[in-house]
Order: sequence, then C-alpha cells, then structure tokens
Amino acid sequence: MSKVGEEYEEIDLPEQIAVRMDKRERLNALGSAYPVTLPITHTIEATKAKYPNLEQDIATGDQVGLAGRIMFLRNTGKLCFATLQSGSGERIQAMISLDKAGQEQLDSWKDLVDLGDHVFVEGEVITSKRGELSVLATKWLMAAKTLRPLPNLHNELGEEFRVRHRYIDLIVRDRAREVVKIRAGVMQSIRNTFAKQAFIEVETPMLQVMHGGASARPFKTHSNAFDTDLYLRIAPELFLKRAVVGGLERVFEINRNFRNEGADRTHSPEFAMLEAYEAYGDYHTMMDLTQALIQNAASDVLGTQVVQLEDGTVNDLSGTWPRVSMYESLSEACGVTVTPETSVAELKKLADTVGIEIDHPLHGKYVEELWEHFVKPGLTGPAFVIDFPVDTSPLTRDHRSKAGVVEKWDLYIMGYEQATGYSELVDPVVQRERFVAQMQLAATGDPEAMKLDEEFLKALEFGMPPSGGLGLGIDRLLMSLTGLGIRETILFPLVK
RNA sequence: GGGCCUCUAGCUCAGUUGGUUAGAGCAACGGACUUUUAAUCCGUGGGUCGUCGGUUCGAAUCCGACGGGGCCUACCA
Repeated sequence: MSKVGEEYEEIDLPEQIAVRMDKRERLNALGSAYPVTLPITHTIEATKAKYPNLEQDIATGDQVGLAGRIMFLRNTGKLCFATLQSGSGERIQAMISLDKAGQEQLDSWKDLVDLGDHVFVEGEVITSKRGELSVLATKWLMAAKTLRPLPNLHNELGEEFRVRHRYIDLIVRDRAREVVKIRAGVMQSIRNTFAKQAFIEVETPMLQVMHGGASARPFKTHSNAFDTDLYLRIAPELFLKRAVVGGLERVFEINRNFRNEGADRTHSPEFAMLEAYEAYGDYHTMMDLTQALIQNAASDVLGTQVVQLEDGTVNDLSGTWPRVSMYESLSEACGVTVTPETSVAELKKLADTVGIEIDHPLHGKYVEELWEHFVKPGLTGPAFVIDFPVDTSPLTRDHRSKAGVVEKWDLYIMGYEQATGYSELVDPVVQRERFVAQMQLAATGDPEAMKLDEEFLKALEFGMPPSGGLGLGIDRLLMSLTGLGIRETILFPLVK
C-alpha cells in the first residue's frame, strides 16, 4: 500500500480497491494507466459485422486494433481469454498467448488486468477452436484502469443499486441500454412527426417569476442578482401561448417540468413534458395529432403498434382510439344522470354512497372524482375522455354547443393519464374571469390554484388566434411503450 | 402525510428459539493449466451485521429512536 495516491492514503481502502490502486501505479510506471490515445483501427461492432459466420479455428489474416471493457476473464498458463464489451453492449473475445504476444506481455496481462478494465488489443481476427470470433493479440495496452470491482454478472442487481449507479446498470444490463435507445428514438420520432407538419420547436423559461399553466405545487428558488424568488416551471403553457400570439402558429416544446409533489410508479418530481399548440386547430385536431405522435413513435421505434410490455402483456395502440364523453360515460356507469347542472349537494350524496370522501366547493372536482371511480377502472385500451367541467379547467374554452363544459380531453392508456388537450381559451376577458375564480379558490386555501398572470393576459389582449393545444408526458409515453415504471424510463431519476 | 415491510463482504443472498470464532456463490489474493465461454482445480484473506441507544451473563437476532430503500394509501400528470 506504499504507492497509493496521496488523496487515498488517509482512507483505509477496501482490499479490492487497494489492489487495483497498486496496479494503477505499476501501469503508470510502465507507461500509463490512462493513455490519452490508442491506435484503434476498428470497432467491435464493425469487426463482428465483417465476420458474422466464420467456421471454427479460422485465421482471417485481418489485423485490427480495438478496445473494450473486460466483462469476463479466463486466464490459463500460457493462453488468456477475455470478453471485451463496447459501449453498445457488443462483445468480442480477446486472446493473449505466449507465442503471439510473448512472455513479457502475457505476464503483465495476468498481473495487471482486472474485470472491468478498458483494454486495447492489436492482432489478427480469428476464430477459436470452439468457433468464438476473437482477436489473437500480438500486443495489448491498458486503455483505462478500473479501481472498483464490477458487480457480479450472475445475479440481477438490486433495484436501489441500479438507480443509484445507473452507469453500472448500463454496463451490465442490456435492457438498461435498450431503454435509453428507445427513449432517444421516441424523441426523434416525435420531432419527425412535428417536422412533417411544419411545427417549430422552441424552448421557454424554466425559471419563472410566476408559475402557471397547470394546477400543482412548485419548487421555489431565489435569484441573488435579481433579489427575487423564482419558481421552477410546472408547465410551459403560458409562454408557448405567448409564442402563438407572436405568430409562431405551430409550435412545440419538449422539456422538463418540476412539481413539488409525491413520487410513485407514475410520478417523478421532474418529468419530461411535450406541449404543442396549433393556430386554427381545436381539441379534435389535437386528438388526431396526439394519436399520430404516439402511433408513429411505436412504429418507428418498436416496429409495431401492438406493443409487447415488460411483463408479457400486450398494449394495443393501433386503430382509431375511442372518444367518450365524461358526463355521458359517468351517467351510464353510475346509473344516475349527471350533467353540468347537477348540484354539488347531489354529487356529494352520490360520492357518499360509494364511499368517496371529498369536500370541495367545485362541481367539477366531484364529477372528476366520480368519473375516476366509476369509469376509469374499465378503460383498458387507449381512450380520449372528452368535455370536462368548466370550473376545473381554467385555461380551456367553453364548449361550442354544450353548456357548462369545456373543450378538453384526457388520453388514458393502461389506466393512467397519458396526455391532455384543449381548444384553448383565447378571450382575454373570460381568461381574466377564470383567473379571478382561481384566486378565490386560493383564498380558501387550495395550494394548487392558479395565480393571476397579468403579463400573460396582456399577451392575450394582443390577440391569440383560435388554437388547439396538447400536453403529453414523455416519461409516461415510454412507460406505455415498455411497461416499465417511471424511474426506469428516466436515465438518472432523483434519489435522496 | 398515514400504515406495513426491509437494510448482513465489492455484488447477489443464507443466518434456526438470543448462545463458541457470522456463512455461500461470484469477485479478490497465492498456486497449477495453450482453446476457454459464468473456464476448471488446490489454497488464502476479506465484516462497525445501516447508525445510535436500551434489555440481557450473552444481540445480526429482542425493544426504541434516527437514516436509506420498497409496497400500500392520500395529493398530483
């Protein structure tokens, strides 16, 4: 332990780290444990692709120099085998033999190389006597010495360890890498769908003087320079609408929202949100668009709209998704006709009979709670629930023909809310009235009630064209496509 | 926020009713091995049993507090 680095000398190192620290020192004495560059000529992927089906015990004559992380190590007296893995998870075998590499290199390999190290090997591409595609090395170099041991590859890692050490999860678990690729592919597909319809992608503020655009509790922070409290955004809606006022008539944003609320299998404190606005669209066109975005993503990334989930069940996203009225489906399911005129007292009575404990001044809150109790559990496939109560949707336009409801829908997939869409409220006078109603609600102690945003109202006063808007949770879309929990769809979810 | 469960070696896990020095596999260390595939064989080391406190002759084990994690529940998407 005499050669360990200064920083580490104070600490009583675990045995395996101390051993590797010593090897690092010896590698540095010989050259470098972390060389700046290596004479790489081929990737593992390219090498494997070139020889997909070689017979056993073949010498190709092809010389390559390639690098990878050691996942398995099988050393014998005069011939060593190692399984090298690339970042994409492709593997190839390296062989270090006495007669090709020489005594010195064979000894240093056995002495200095550990599981998990990044190594470079140079030599001929061959197949072993068992037919394994291999590089028979004439030379090897350390590419990057690993100081900590990799977990054993024969047991699944614990859930907590995987989330806290996602980089290790990515090294050892194929599915972890796959999910990252699926997510990237979905983002790409969504952007393609928008591009084909002439939508422009923008970025709007995450730090906001006033949070708005949704009903939720915000994270609060402080700007020293402006000496003012700021909020992390709970939604981009009010800024995207300003963009539409400004003439960006088809606009979308994919970015993070932050909500200071509970976390579970379908909720994360920070989550990726897609919002889109289309001038001269309405909530019908947004349903069409949402269905296209999701179906295209499934087709582009998974090659099918009938998606096989993690647990083996099937999530069928194909076809045209049904659009069911909230009031009608509720009336049908509970056996009592519920309309926007039904009084809070009657709704409370209905809630009491099925044991829903709720005490709230708003008619809409009851209708939504009752709907979730009576109708939601029966929704299996994707379905749009349309025409919501007016008092719980302050940013949505009144229905064009039905009194007391607004042109809003929620999309449910696998039982959870996947997306929402409106015919946007663009009348600045009505919007002000809705904000005032929200403020009265806030005065009664509702911490999620919206604030009156004068700057947003000012923008509306300059004229926003009739528009449709949609919001879609990206993490939840990944859940719909994979069947994973939200923390598995996020590369580095929040951990305490 | 409320309820239940859980934390043992680098990783995955055993550990009986409270009883000697806390075990296994992989990983590590020493040795053997020129065709292995989770290589094999022989040998060795590695633990503040989450933390602190209590009960007891004796605590990984029982009790309490705190911390981490999970599930259910409530709020939200």
